[in-house]
This record gives sequence, structure tokens and C-alpha cells, in this order.
Amino acid sequence: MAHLDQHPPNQNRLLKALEQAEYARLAEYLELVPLPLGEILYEPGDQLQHAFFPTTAIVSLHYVMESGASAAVAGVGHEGIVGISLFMGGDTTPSSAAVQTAGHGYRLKRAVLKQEFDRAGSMQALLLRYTQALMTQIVQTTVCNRHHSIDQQLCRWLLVTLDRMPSSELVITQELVASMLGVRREGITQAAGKLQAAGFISYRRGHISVLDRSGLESQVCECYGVVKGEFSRLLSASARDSGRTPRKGLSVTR
Amino acid sequence: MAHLDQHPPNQNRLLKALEQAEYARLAEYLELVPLPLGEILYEPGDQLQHAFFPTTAIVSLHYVMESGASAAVAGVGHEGIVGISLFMGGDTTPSSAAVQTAGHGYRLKRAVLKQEFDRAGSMQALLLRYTQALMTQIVQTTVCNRHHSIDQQLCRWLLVTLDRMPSSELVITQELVASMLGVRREGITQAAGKLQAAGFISYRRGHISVLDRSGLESQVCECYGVVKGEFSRLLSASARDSGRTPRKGLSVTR
DNA sequence: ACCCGTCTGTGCGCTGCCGAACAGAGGAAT
DNA sequence: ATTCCTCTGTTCGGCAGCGCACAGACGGGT
Repeated sequence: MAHLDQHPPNQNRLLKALEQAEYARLAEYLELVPLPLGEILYEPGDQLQHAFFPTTAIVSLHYVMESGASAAVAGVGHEGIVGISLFMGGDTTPSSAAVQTAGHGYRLKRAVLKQEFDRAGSMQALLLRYTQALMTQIVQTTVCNRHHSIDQQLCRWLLVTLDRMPSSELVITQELVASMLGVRREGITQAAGKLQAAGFISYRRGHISVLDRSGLESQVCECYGVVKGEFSRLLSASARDSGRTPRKGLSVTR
Repeated sequence: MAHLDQHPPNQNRLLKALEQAEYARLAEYLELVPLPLGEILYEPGDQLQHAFFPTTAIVSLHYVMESGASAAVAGVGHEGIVGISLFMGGDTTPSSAAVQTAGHGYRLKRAVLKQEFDRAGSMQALLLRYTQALMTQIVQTTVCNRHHSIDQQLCRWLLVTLDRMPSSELVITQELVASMLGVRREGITQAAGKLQAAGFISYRRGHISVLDRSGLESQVCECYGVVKGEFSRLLSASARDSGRTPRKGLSVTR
């Protein structure tokens, strides 16, 4: 069993950014749960009962079409929360959330989250800023789908996943990556082959090791930087206190 | 000049859904403005000064890439508001907003909107539900980009635009439609040709008339219905009073 | 009435991605 | 060691959409 000290709540950036008083109110309700690969946190139409704050796990938000085809629209790791529809008021969404990388996270009962949100304090502001950052991520996925090659999208996916991992070893099959990017498995095989030939990664059945992060960064499309810039603009520590515009122009490429 | 009685604020669904007291507080600050085709309401990095509630105009939210290529991620008509980053806390976004169909709208100064939002009353709840519906729209655009043909996307675009128009005559060039869908102009020419041959639409230089709406609906992909279902679930009159889950299963196809 | 800028139709060849099918290769379980 | 299942590599044909180039056609402006 995972001990609390191995997985402190403040591994999650949102929980970490909470003010003392808020964190104190929530602490007793935070429940550490294991998030095994493939676990589905919610599906379309589900009445959500909990929100999740991943610590070491990564959750992918995706939409499954009638035909069975699917595509991920965003990912959530230790920087975020799964289940924003709880406080946005819709309670559910047409998309699904599934664990993409096994790990742990904290969950919080719907009523507790909603109550804290409705105090309209700094946690509300924090969650709303996070939601806006998430929207940016989705928007960027949209344009990336439209205009960029599988190669570039794979680079982007590797980098955002890496940003949420403690190590540079990703445990995932090409098949799963393909279904997340919404492309054929063969497309990933080929793109990954190029990256390996370039010496940026090495992989074996179900494992991808990133050897040269800067190599990936040299190939990735602008989408990666835009999203990363927005996340740090909206959620950096200096933005914590108010809703005002914090420092700008961190690393955004325009 | 447009008279107030030709363009009452309640043409905008969000304004219409406001409670008496809230509307009364805002009314004196609502400013009717013409929104000519092509006007840019904001660009990346702009510090927004106003939010806009379109009445007859349609605004498209899109992202312009470094290469100059662009793609629309969502549209806003009389059902919505432009400038959600004002109350979400980010004040700005990496995307742009431009008028896609000329018309009118009301604008509201940033401070006034923010103040009303921060009362954490029913307007806050309304705007948050709208934001969630907008996210659904963006998500659906993402998967539509990934998996559906230009033909289907054009159908979808025509229908959502039609839903926001009083007549069935759209004033827009194929060139503009192409840039909104993020595809080549030739692709639109071809897709529109098919639809015309099928008798669903007729067009001439800068004008598209929808002749057979149900024809379009028979060809459109599921994305249209999903978004429409979410909007009515989240923003129908019966959902106005609280954040609770309203009626379900309107027309969403799963 | 004219002119010129913009919009629309059409024709290439090209390429990135899809669909399907199959062979080999790891790795976990027995 | 053997078995079996899943993951990975590779091939081939097909097609949707791209980039480019050019011709005609419309319509607003003077």
C-alpha cells in the first residue's frame, strides 16, 4: 500500500497552490487512491461523484465517436484536476476520462468540492484559471490535428507526458499512443522509428525512453510552447493571490 | 443608425436568461455596437476591455499559427458571450476573435462584468455553464478535424451558422469558409458543389442560400447533434435557476 | 459603360495518412 | 522450455486533401 508520505497531496500543483485555510478545510476529505492504467474515471452521461487531483498518474480526456474511433483532447497530470464539470455546473460532459499512466491521485467528493468552490474564494479563482489553461490545451490540440504531421504530434505528446513524469521512461504501448492521437498504430510505429533513428528516444515493447529531450524540442511544433506558456502564465505561483494579470511572455513563442 | 427596439438586449440568450435584479444592475452599462464583417474583437495578448454579447452578429474564435495558417475552434452567436477569459481570470488568450457575420451586439466593460460575476450569483452560474458548453464545442471541433471529411464539416458549419441566423441566406465567401475550417478554398468549392448538386444549397459569389435544411442534417456528422444537445442541456430555460442537472437525453446521440 | 480586383471553377501531380493483411518478436504464465 | 497473446515491423493499394497554376466570371467603384 502506498503511504501518505510517499504521495503527499502537495505533489499536485493545484492542491499545493491552495491557501492554508482552504487546504485545511479540504484536507480531511482528500482521499488517496491508486489509479491503475486504463481505469475509467468517467464516461459520457455519468453523474460524477468525485473530482480527482492526480499526483503521479496521468489522465487523458478523450471523446469516443459512434464509429468507435476516438481522439484525446487533453491530458491531466499533477498540474490539474479531473472533473471540472462538477464546478462548472454541468455535472457531466460528452467526453471520457481514462488513466493513461498508472499512478496515484487524490479524490474529493463532489459536494465538498462544490461547497469550497461556491465560497467564491481563491480556490474558485484557481480552478477557473486552470479551466482556462485546459481550454487552451484543447484549442491547441484542435489546430495541431488540423495542420501538423503525426511526427510533430508525437513529439508534442512525448514532451507533455514527460513534463508530468518523474523519470524519462514512459510505460505505454504504441497502440495506446495511436489511439490517443487518433491515428493508426502504424503511423506511430513509423514516426517513433524516425525519432529513434535520430537518437532522441529508444523503445521496446511497451516502454519508451527519452534520451534527448532537446532533440524532441527542436522538432516539436509551436503548440507545445503555447500551451506550456499559458499554463505557467495562468498557474505560476505569482498568479496565486489574485485574478490580475501576472507576468507575461515567459517562454511563449509567437 | 440602429434603434434600440430593433436590437433589444434579450435577443441575446444569455442576457435574456438573466434574473430581473441582475439584468437591472447591468442594463445601463450595456452598449449596443455594430459589428462589421472582419472586425477583430481581440487578438492574442490583447488586454480585453469589453465582453461582447452578440445579437445578430456571429463571431468566430480561431487560432492563427506562426505559418499564417489558421483554424476556427468555435463560434459565438446570439446564444453566447465573447471574452470569457475576462471572468475566467486569464484576461487574455492565445486565440483571436473576429466577426464572421456582420450584425450587432452589446458590449459590457470588463470591470462591470467582473463585478457581477464576482457576486457569485446566478449570472456566474450561467456564464460557467456557457463556458462548459463552449468547451464541448471546441472538443467536438477537435474530433471533427481528426475524423471527418470536409463535406461533413461544411454541413456542420452551415447548420451551426444557420442556427444563429434569422434567415437562410448566409453572406460569406467560400474563401472565408475555407479559412475558418482550416482547409483549402478549393476543398470548399468542391464540397459546396456537391451540396448544390444535391439541391441542399444554392450559392453565388459571396452568398449561400440553404434550400433544404433537412438535407444537410441527413449528411452531417454526429458532432453537430452533440454540441446542440449540450447547449440545450446546459442553457435551456429550465436550467436557469440552479446548478442542478436539468432534463437529460434531449437529442444527444450516443 | 467600363475596368479591375476579388471570388470561383478546374486541372494537374504529390504526399501523408488510411485500410487491411500478415510475419516476426517479446514477454508473462504455465 | 513451451505456449500463447499482445505488441511491433513491414508491405501494398487507395484516397482525401494539399500546393500550384491558370482561366473565367462576377460585381463594386469611378
